[in-house]
Amino acid sequence: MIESVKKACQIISCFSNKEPVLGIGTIAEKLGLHVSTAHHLVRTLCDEGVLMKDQKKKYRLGWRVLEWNNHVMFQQDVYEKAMPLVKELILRFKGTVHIAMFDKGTVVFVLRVSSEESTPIQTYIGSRKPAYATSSGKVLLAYNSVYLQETINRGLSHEGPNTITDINQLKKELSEIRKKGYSISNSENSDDMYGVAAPIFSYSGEIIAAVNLVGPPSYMQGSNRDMIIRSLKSTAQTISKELGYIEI
Amino acid sequence: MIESVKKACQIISCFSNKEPVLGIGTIAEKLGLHVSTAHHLVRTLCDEGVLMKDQKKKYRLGWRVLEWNNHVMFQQDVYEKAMPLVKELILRFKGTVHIAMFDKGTVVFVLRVSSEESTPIQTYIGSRKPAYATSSGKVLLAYNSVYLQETINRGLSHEGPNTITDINQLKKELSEIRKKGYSISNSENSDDMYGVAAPIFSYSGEIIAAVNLVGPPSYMQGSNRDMIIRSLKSTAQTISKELGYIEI
DNA sequence: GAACGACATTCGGTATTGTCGAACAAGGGA
DNA sequence: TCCCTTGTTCGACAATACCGAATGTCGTTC
Repeated sequence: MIESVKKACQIISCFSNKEPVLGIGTIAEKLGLHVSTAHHLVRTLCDEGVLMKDQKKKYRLGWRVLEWNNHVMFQQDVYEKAMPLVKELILRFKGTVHIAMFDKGTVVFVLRVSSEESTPIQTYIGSRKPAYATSSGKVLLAYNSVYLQETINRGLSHEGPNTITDINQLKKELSEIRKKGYSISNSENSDDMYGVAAPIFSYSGEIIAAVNLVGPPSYMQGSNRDMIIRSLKSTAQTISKELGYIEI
Repeated sequence: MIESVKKACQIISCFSNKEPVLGIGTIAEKLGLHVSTAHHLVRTLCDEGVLMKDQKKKYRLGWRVLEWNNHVMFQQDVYEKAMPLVKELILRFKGTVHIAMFDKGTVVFVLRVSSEESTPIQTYIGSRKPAYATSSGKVLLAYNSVYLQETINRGLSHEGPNTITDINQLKKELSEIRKKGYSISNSENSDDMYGVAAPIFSYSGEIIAAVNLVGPPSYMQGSNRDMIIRSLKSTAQTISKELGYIEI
């Protein structure tokens, strides 16, 4: 492990929506580095365009990050295949649609589309939630035992009113999900949000992502509940097929 | 300058749309590093989530980049203020709208919105073009002499049919742009594209970005040319005001 | 307007740490 | 099954990142 690279990554991660602009001192303090060391790293990152100087004293994230990001987007096959289908879902059911992938015990949202009329929810592209407390996370856990083990090792904590914190209960639910082919999360990570998710499989038959639709419980549990689930499963299947998955 | 950090940045930049997946050997060769060294760096970047292993042997960009990107987006005040106004422009005039900023002799497109019917053009968020060969670049040069000097130092080369390659001619045009308050680029960087750009100023009166609208010359030079220019200037002014700029 | 303070920036010696070369392991093709 | 390619690990050396202090720069206060 190369220390300076790790530190550099940590420095980049210091910048956030809340603190878009930081001084050397603040950075050094946040990471427990000597100002001098922090300065060296920041200077290098500036030189590479990852950070940039803001009005002579403060630093902010730079253009290089935008460049990199574009390459992530295009790279994920899922992204390209899924976009048109996701837009269709939004047109039909409003709400917010995510595509999520598993990473280190959490789900990462790699795609997020909201209809104008949707109730706003606290997610954005690149943000994470505990896997066991989201509909998409539970689908991912249901179809991949390595993911499940990793999640269990990290422990289950209360995230919302209905979070599952018992391992056996979780395992039971996951086997249910495998039977039904979709998962549901009702206020498990945030109050008053209802999510439905279905699995996306790669050509090799492994689960690689999940599509989910989130909205207010009143709407999601209403008369069109079954239709939502059918559409979501069908969307997930279509994406899987486009990725080369052959249904058995 | 910290060498390993620079190398790490270069490794991340190796990944592109064309080559989203790379092996250690390829990376090492591209950068002239020893495989062992490359491996150490890659391993560290994986650990940080910047890269990820793909099916046991190859590497691709990871989630961390998505996270970082989101912070760049939100951080740029310009982005948030400008979006609704840019969408209005698109509705009225079709074509493609960019917001561009200056960096190291080039313009970087930090925002890009296209109407469905627009002629496709080769730009994307995070991509660059020489400043002197684009409408947005010329506006940025016109209002900031430091940018101009930096651009001149790097030299002017032929980018398209009408690229300005003479320094004096460029300076003359820039002074014209300052008088008129907008700039025009007619097939200066790519054949058959016509762009109009207007300056965005910060609260301190410095130019910080440019809005531009690009489309086919036939449409842009037609009867609505003047209206396009007026709208674009007005959009730029509104954004500037929202950023705290006080018009004199 | 001058002096202070807070902060970024620079500099040099020391020890950590990244680098290189080679050996080992794994995977795929013949 | 063997060989060849490619990724991964190991150990020793030398480079280089780190620390501490000194210097520079800006903004604020009296």
